[in-house]
Amino acid sequence: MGVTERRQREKEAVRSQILTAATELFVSEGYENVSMRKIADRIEYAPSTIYLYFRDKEELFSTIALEVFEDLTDQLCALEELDLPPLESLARGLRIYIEFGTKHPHHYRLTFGPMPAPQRLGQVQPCDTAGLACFATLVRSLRRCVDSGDVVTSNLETLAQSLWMMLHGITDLLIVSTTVPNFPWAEPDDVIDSSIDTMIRGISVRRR
Amino acid sequence: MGVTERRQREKEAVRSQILTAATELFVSEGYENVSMRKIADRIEYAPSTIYLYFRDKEELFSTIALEVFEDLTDQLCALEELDLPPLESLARGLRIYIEFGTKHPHHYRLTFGPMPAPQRLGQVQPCDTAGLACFATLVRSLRRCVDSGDVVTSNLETLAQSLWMMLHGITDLLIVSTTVPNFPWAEPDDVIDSSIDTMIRGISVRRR
DNA sequence: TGATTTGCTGAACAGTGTTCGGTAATATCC
DNA sequence: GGATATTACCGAACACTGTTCAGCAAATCA
Repeated sequence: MGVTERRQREKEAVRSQILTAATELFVSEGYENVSMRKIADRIEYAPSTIYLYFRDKEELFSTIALEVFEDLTDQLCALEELDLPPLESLARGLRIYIEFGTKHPHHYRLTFGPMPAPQRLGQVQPCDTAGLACFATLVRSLRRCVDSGDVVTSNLETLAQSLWMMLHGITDLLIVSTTVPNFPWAEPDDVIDSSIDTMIRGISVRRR
Repeated sequence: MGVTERRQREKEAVRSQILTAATELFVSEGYENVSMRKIADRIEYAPSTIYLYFRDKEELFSTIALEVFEDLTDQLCALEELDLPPLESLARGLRIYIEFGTKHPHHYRLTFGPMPAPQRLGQVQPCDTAGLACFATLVRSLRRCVDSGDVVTSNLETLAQSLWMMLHGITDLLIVSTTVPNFPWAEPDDVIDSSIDTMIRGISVRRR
């Protein structure tokens, strides 16, 4: 008597309606400018209904962000499969990261977004694990470079974090640059090329 | 009959009362968690009074941020006076930037903060000029490196922006790391050293 | 058919940034 | 000194936010 299963499906349908409506709004308007009422309006439910599916606005967003970031990790894992030369593979990974961020500006910025409210400070967010998985691919890629002798470092983990932080800065400011036209920004592609070049040169051993 | 001057002084006093109260609150609580009412309470004025001195909450904050950033520019200009070897001077400047950001986390993050509301997108913010002045010191420092032959680049402006973006990423994530303890962050000082080293190595010519 | 669970709603709460009409004290002018 | 104008400020209100909760229909089960 598959009635409970149908009910299950219906609930799932509403849930994904909420998610797609929220995604569209978040992407086009940005987190701050999207209210629960706007999301509810779009799917023709009462605002309070959303709270039957998500604890609060933040959980709703981080559910979306999570899916997007699993996408990035997938892309980086696919790159690993190609088995390119270590340094080249690393450089390609850096580029994928940056382009991913600029393609999903709101998701990206939200994940590294506003300071968490003090009361929620110690909690493990679902995004944390996704972020860790993503960071792990960078560590693996860098380790391959060390193994092949292209990179020498006293602390691989620290170096990986340095690279990631730089990567984040490039991504973040490229996003900012699209909304702040008063600054004499350089050509994005040039900046990306220049940055990746600097990073790779900065970590690779010097052969004469 | 210096009565108008006394009035002037009194107005100025109220204005700076607002600024110091707001600064304290913003620094300790963060922009989002500080309301105009809280600021007004602290100085024992009505919330609406603040609007006689500042157009809105954002202008109030950016006035504060502006002062802080002039501080940074001053520090970087003082560094120039020292006339250190170009590459060393550059490295010192990078470090000053990072440490400045981690010392004023809220001001820093707010300046590169949330996506501006669409309606305010094209306006020139007061911070923009301060940011430009700050960026200009980086360009000058880098140019000295090029002049001395320590750095070769086909586009100085682009390279400077790359460096700045990386710098921003390091600063930004160091700030984030203090509020997200669930990630296995490396030692901040190690990350800073490693990053600056990578950046300097990445841009400097290779001598054998 | 009657009882129970389910999914959803509408109203309400406490908070936000911001506006505006009014007021009381001060300074200016005759 | 007294009338007038200016000034600095306040309180109430508006429109909005995220969130909660008692209650209500409809679908399910017995």
